[in-house]
Amino acid sequence: MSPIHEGLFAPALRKLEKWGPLSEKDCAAIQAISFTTKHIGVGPYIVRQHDPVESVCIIISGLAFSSKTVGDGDRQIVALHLPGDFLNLEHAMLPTADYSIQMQTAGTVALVSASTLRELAFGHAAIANAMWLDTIVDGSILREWTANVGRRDARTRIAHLLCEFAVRLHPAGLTAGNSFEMPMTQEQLADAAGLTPVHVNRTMRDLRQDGLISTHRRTITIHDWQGLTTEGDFDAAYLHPIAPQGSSCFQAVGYMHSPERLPAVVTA
Amino acid sequence: MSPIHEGLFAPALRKLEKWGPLSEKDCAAIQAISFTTKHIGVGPYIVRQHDPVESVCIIISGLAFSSKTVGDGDRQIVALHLPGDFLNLEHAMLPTADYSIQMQTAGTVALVSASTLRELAFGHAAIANAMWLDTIVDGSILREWTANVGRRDARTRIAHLLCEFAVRLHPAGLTAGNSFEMPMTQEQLADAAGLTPVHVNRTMRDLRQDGLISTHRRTITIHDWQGLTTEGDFDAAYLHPIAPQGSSCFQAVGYMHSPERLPAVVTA
DNA sequence: CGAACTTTTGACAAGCATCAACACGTGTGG
DNA sequence: CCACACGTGTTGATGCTTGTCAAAAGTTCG
Repeated sequence: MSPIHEGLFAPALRKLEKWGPLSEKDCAAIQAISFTTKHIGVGPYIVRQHDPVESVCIIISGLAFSSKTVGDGDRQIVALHLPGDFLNLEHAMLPTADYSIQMQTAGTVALVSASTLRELAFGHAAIANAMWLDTIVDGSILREWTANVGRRDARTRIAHLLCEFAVRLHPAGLTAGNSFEMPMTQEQLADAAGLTPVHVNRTMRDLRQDGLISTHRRTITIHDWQGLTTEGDFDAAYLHPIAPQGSSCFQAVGYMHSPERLPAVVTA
Repeated sequence: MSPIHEGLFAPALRKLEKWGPLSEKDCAAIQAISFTTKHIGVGPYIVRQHDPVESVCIIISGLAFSSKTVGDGDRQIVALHLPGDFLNLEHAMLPTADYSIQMQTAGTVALVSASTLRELAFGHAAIANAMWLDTIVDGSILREWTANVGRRDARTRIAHLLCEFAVRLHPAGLTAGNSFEMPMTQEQLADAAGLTPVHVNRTMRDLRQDGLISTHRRTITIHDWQGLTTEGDFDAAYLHPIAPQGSSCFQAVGYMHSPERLPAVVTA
């Protein structure tokens, strides 16, 4: 562990540990892996749809987003990534990208080769555990986004996304009181919500006029959290908030999933 | 392995083996796990959104789908499950369902306790490997569905879903030439596409009139595959078609992800 | 054979997209 | 330091895609 790398993985370690405490051996293994870091600006693709991918990226600082491009050139944003997040953990296992990744704000990412990550995972159950869980929670968020664009009207979609941003940015220390810096432009918000930028703008104006939020430059202030969650049909359960940390590798898993009860319909 | 259970896991074993060959030891471990089977009809919930879940389900026969319900009662279908598929592999790790599962056609599911599945995965790297990959591919399909409902018009959405059905049903032996039994009613297709049943009906009529497909009862025949994929902006890459099988546990993984090349933008 | 579900069609309404123009903030080069 | 270009946000006018409501025909199953 060279000094130059020291602490770079701190956010990622914190993230992985949320899913279950890691032993000293696990932590040491993580800190021993070889990786490179790269400062990346806004614009260029970190991963590009249809391209082969050999590295898994972890955000050290900055924000990033994933998107898919459809036939007519329109874009759907399918994920927002915060510091400490894996950008493309699936590419530890898959060779080809089915989506693209770009930075939303300039920042630094760490690159780990897919094979290194696979060795790490398959040599350390607690790490595999954490990575699998990370993949699973990303899937849950994706289901919510699918329902959001598929079955909610514009106002509800935008309110919902704003609620998700607030909840996810908070533990990352990216909120101040009821305010946070918008992690997207209105055009990107449109691409995340499946709307046009113009309609996003009008919708946010309505939310403003109804006193739910206010905006100043790129800063959003939520004045009525209760109201916004109602408008946005928002229930944070799909974010699968983290279990408190325990001391043994699998304690957290045990906490998250205490056995011996079947869903009524199946047992009936 | 009691005779009554013999072969019940065959579809699931095939599925897992697609992701990488399993050793005899792995196979034996799978066949040794305790599970129950249950015949389930159309209608009742197998897993219900917001409920605690203790079992992972695997379809032995029949079709199933996952859906989320939003505030106003509308429903978004977020996944279609074929025989051999896990219905809710994430519940090996998560205690609470963020979506619901129902059978689309009556069939049989196998139930395995989440803890049993976790033990299986964490005791057998190749199995963990396969399960993680399964989770990952489900995520890829979900991203495509998100883009589908978010950024494609009605005609394209429906054509895309029909293409996906054709491609996924084929290896399951559920197609006959260019025809297959529709795995959904038009109402469900609407819930998958983020449209109304009425509009789905009109859209399918248009596809029929344009000679792309024809329908007879619940049977769909595709007359112009090339045309339908074009109309549907369909590229099967997101289904991450399976690597050919090798002989050692990780050979297939190696095949899927051959290292030592970084995406251009990152290396530049 | 009848009830319940599914598919189909029509008439009409509404939400969101499109096109166009302008305002605002920021960074850059003359 | 100002002028200018560029990205982003804002608003208006208009129209199309899709939703809503309603009713009837076809299909499935007890």
